[in-house]
Amino acid sequence: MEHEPDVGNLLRVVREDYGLSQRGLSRRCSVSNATISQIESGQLNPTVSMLKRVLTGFPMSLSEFFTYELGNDEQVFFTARDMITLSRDGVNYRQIGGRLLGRSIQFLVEEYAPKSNTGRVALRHDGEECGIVLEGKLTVTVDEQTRVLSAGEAYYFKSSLPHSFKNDGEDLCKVVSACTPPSF
Amino acid sequence: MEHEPDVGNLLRVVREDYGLSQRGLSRRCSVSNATISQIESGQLNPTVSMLKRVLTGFPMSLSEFFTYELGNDEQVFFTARDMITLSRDGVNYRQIGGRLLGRSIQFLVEEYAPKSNTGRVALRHDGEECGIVLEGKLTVTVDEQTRVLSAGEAYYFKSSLPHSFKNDGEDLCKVVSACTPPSF
DNA sequence: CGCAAATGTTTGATATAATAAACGGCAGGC
DNA sequence: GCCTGCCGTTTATTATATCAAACATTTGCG
Repeated sequence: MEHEPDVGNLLRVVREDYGLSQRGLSRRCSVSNATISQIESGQLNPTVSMLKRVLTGFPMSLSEFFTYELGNDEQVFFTARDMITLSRDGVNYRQIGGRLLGRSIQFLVEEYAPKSNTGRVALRHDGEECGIVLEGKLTVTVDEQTRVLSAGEAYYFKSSLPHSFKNDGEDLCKVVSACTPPSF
Repeated sequence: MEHEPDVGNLLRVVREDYGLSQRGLSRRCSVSNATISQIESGQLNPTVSMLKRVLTGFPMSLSEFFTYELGNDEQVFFTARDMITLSRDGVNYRQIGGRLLGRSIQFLVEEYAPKSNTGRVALRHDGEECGIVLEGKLTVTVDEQTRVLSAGEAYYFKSSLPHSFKNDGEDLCKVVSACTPPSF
């Protein structure tokens, strides 16, 4: 359930992934090896600035660190059959990556039936999202801006802005989109 | 240049975005208002666990916090002309979202000329990436696994695994991919 | 005005994070 | 055996994060 391990274990995982010893990392980030040891064993709650300094040894940003993942023995390739299908209000979503708890991108193939939309209440959540239209026409509304996108055109915005999608055309509209973090 | 403000200023921005006062937040997360004040004014480097506790008042995860963004007045829609084009070894990338410093997704439309590839040295970087083949065939190698993907098939893996792409076929191969965080 | 209830800030006591140095274990060489 | 060099952990001291409480403003209301 809790897919965010505590800082100590996460740091240990990252450090070992980088093939560094505690002392090796210590030298690269100018933090005492004792501190690193105690952080990893959970005897010490580092300050944010300390953790930031430790991460310079990789180097890695705080946001990268906290989105770092463990399990690497997962499915990599997906046929159309492997994709999870969701449906809502005439909009069809095929999701790549199976159950994506703990993943940082939600990658969707979306099909908007003619005259379908994502509901009248504008969506609002964390992260960012973007997409490109492959076929048909998609009407995208973000904050105060509205635009009809045709095949080959795209969008990119912060999901905290209210937004909605609809297909006003007569034909099916096909879109590929990416969204982070997963929030369905 | 530094698009990651320090913790204090970032916390202040987030808190105000949520419409909370220091004391209001204090009550919701069971942290003294003095601590919040000192963190925001930069007089205090919070421990990670303390920051985590503060964020429960929103609520928000550490990874969401550190990827939180400010400027919202950016371009949302992109025509084919707006996309930045990169080329390497017969592979053509069109990037959505303009210059994407500070963005959390790199969204690309890729075209692999017949017999082209991403180089013989396997790529390796942070984050995760995924994509779907629109036309042609793409040979994807991840860690020890190799597979030829056809139109409609997809991949999703952690970019820390060595990986490479190539088009062994006779035809153009068209792919849409997403990658996080940007690392070009 | 005077008082009450908000707000953000500063203070002094105390808990705890960070350091340098010592410790114990495990390898490879001579 | 006895080094030398690496590893991760523990200890005692120093620096600092956290708290409760006092402080200083501002807002609004009778």
